[in-house]
Amino acid sequence: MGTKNTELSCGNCALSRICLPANLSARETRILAGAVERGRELCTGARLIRAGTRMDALYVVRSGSAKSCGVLKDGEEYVRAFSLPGEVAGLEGFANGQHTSDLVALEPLRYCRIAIGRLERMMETLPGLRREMLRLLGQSLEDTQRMRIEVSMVDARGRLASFLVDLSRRLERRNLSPTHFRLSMSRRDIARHLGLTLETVSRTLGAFRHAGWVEVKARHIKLLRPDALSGISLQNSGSRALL
Amino acid sequence: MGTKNTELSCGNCALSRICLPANLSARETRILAGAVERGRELCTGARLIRAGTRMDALYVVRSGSAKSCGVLKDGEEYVRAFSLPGEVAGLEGFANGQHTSDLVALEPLRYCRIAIGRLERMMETLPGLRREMLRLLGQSLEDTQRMRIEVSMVDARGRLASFLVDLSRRLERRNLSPTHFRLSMSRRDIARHLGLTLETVSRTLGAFRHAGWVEVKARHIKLLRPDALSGISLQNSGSRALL
DNA sequence: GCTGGAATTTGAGCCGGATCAATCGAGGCC
DNA sequence: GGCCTCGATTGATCCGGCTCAAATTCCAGC
Repeated sequence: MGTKNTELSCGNCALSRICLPANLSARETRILAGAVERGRELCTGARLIRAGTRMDALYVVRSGSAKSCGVLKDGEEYVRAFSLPGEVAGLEGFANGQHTSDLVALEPLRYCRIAIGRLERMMETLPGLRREMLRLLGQSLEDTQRMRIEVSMVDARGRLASFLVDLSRRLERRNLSPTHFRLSMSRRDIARHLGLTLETVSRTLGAFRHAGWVEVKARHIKLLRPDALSGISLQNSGSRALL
Repeated sequence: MGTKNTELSCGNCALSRICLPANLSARETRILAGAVERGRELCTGARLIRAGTRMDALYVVRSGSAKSCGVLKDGEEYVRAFSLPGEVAGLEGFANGQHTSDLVALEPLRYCRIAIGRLERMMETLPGLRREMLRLLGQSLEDTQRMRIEVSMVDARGRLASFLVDLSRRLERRNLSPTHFRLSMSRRDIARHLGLTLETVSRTLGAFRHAGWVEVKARHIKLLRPDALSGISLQNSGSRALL
């Protein structure tokens, strides 16, 4: 497992600027890196987290992407969130030490793992890590609350526009093209995530295409008028968000 | 401000079993209590937190209730959450040190205040407090994620049923009647919270009344068939939740 | 108790998105 | 390359909840 841990260490990871250690000191990052295990590559559809199991670690996507999802009692699948490289998954497990949703790879996935026990022990001595964990949880909470409002008060066009703009921003943060990217999730996953049907997602995407705002070829998408998309989404394009 | 702090201390507060110190040791509770300031009573409509301001404290509702709300860029009001006695508000401010929504009293409100600086300092030496803060944030995240799915995939009846069942459970935890209580928020607030219109909330409540599931007189409500309400909500009545 | 304004209830009609259904296209496998 | 299967698109119809509108109830202030 841990062969040549130095070359895998957080310090020289391409994601270090956007990952957990982003705001830690060099010393803190070094200590954290010692607790980070690297998982082997999972293939599409594999479950990294299983609902109902004990939460014994946090996971960070290293490459690829995943959806956190589950099944409602009526049998409908739901999709809570998508995880991109550098993003931490499984935080809601802090609630009672159990995971409540699955985390499923949408494409071949590499990840890092931080055992909860070690994380909590490190929090005792690393003030930066304490602050970062609070920030991380606070940010997830803020994002989820904002999305909750959005999903409940905005129409299909607005939701899909927001989704695309959000994806674009998250890709931009990790130095990938914010305007030309691949949707690793199916239309059905997007629909389940936004509280729509796949038909509506497809139709709305079609409407954006006809309006000349995007170019869609299967799962590849190019944002031609990101400004127009931000315009109908709830987030303010520039300045600080009103929501 | 801090006159006779002992009689107000967390240790002998009626809410201590459900509030922040619920899982702390006696020693930890004592130390935490030293950092808790008690605010004076606010009247209905007063703002305890203002969006855009620096997050310098966490707030705990001591008596009364509040809504965390704001205005969308189209002028529509949204309601992120309601806060009941014993519940901590303002956690999403950890995201970037700023509050993003207002916290407005729905009725005369008493509260406690814990300065962030002192909280962070105490987290260094109190492992129970660290664990409790993670649990609290994790729980908020989990709850919000569940509601996000609910609001996006469940119809008006299911949403309102869930809302009532949730309220009932939260009241039960603080030893208030889970079946006969007062709705401190307006129909409009409920609607904004659930992503409905006030007319739909009113009509659906009427439907529950005709079905003999509830008794509604203005803002007083009595749950006659909580089992029926849980049945159409997403949460499983017994055992562990599927969602 | 009376009165005015706000909150709530109730009604009628409409619309966005769901549902049902059929076709089209893309990627994987041989 | 060609087949085959799943995903995506497009079309037609339906319905839950929204909108607009009116009546009623609640509550605060006098």
